[in-house]
Order: sequence, then C-alpha cells, then structure tokens
Amino acid sequence: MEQTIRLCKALTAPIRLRILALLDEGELCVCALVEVLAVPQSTVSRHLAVLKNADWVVERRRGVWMYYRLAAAGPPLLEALRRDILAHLAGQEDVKRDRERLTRYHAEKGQKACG
Amino acid sequence: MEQTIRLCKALTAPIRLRILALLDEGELCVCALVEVLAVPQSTVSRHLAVLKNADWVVERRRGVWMYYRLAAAGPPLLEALRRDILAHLAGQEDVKRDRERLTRYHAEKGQKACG
DNA sequence: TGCTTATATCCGCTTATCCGGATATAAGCA
DNA sequence: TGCTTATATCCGGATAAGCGGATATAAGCA
Repeated sequence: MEQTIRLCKALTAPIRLRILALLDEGELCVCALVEVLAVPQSTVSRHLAVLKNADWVVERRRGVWMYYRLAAAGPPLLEALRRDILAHLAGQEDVKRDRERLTRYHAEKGQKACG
Repeated sequence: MEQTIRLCKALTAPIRLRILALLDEGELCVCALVEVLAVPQSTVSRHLAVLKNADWVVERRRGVWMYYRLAAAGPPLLEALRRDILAHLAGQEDVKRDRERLTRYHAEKGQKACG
C-alpha cells in the first residue's frame, strides 16, 4: 500500500513526468536535464531525489557527474506502471518538445565534458 | 499530462486505494463504505469526490442513496492503471481485511434499506 | 408541509509539498 | 593544499491537501 502510494506520488508533478519521459530515451546526467528542462538545478536535483526514493530511477556516479536512468527492474507494479505511463507520455506534445530539445542538446554535446 | 497527474494524484491516499479495491467487488452505496472503512461520513464523501473528479468512479442516485462504482470505460491510460493497481491491491493484507468486512456487511445487509 | 435519513459541502485547523536562492558536499585537477 | 565545477541539501515562505464536526442539500414519507 505504502509502496503503491510512493510510486504514484512520484508521478504527481509535471516536471517529474517530463524527467521520466526523457530518461526513457536513455541515461542522462543532471546538467543535461537542467539544460533541457530549463529549470534551476536545485529543482531538478530535488525532483530526482523524489524519483529515486520511489525507485523510479537509479543513479550512477562517474567522476563529478551523476547519471540517472530508469530503474531497469523492480516490483511488478512498478514495471506495469512504467510501461503504461511512458507509453502514454510518449504521445504528449510537451514531451515531444522536451525530446527535441534533448536531441539538440545531444548534438551540441560534443563540446561538453559530461558527454 | 494534467490527466495523468489527476489520475495519479487520486491514488495517493490509502483510503482512496481501499475504496477502489472495495468497488472492484461491485457497486456500493456511501453508507456501506462508511461502515466498512470505519471513518467519518464526511471523509468518505470527500474522497469519493476526488475519485469522481479524476474519473476513477461514477455515481448513480437511487432514492436517497448514492451508489458508486468503478468507471466502466475511459481513456486507455485509466484502464491500464486500473488493471495494474487493482491487481496489485488484491494481494494486500489491509485490502483483504476490508473485503472480509464487506462480506460481513453484505451478509447483514438484509436488514438495511439500501440493499 | 414538516420530519427523517443519506450524502455533500463548509470551515477552521493542521500537515505536507513545492519553490529557488543560498550553502554544503564531493570529485578532479593544478 | 586550494580552486573549480557538478550535484545535493538547507531554509523560509507560499500553496495545496487532509481532517472531521457542523451545517446544507436532497429525497422519501407521514
């Protein structure tokens, strides 16, 4: 029950849904999310912490950079929700916009250290 | 996006999950929920309003009684979430307890007008 | 009409969540 | 060691959500 609620609570902020949709394209470091989402770094970090606590994402350190990605496996409920939610988000206009910005970011990424 | 959030927000309170799990057994009137859940009537009513606004449930008036049931059909996301969530809730101890109480309630219901 | 019962809404209060600038931590490098 | 950069956490203030007793609404019946 608490697990269900934790999972669902993590899905109740637009920015967190946008983060999940971006991570669905692959692992990203915090600075990429800050740039693509265009919100303060502390905000991104805080929302990532929520997603991590709810087991939606896992992190990995590489030098100074923290990389986040969708949790590969987990309890059945999480996997079912992930499938449904991401499929639904994929059709959203705002998500498409974010993904275009991410593509652009990746294109320019050659100059960035965290690539 | 707002739809996703509304759907998920409705799932962030234990009592609302318990209500959904009970309604999964079939339509119920408010007084049944009040008795089975053992919380104040205003609380049940308020949470039912949240579930209704999020399109999780629909209501039907019959005389003085309001009957609530799970929304039969809806957007694909809602149906997918319903399947996942209810399947997961069915295994929970608290949900089983509630359902036992509901069975007992139904057994005694012969004497109740709202049956 | 007036009375009773079921349900919804109101209200004051408490508690949780969110925001983002400021600050702390942690790693890499000179 | 000290400096720089990336990220996390803190903090004070704003907004939202929740609670449940009290009250309003709505239907049925005498």
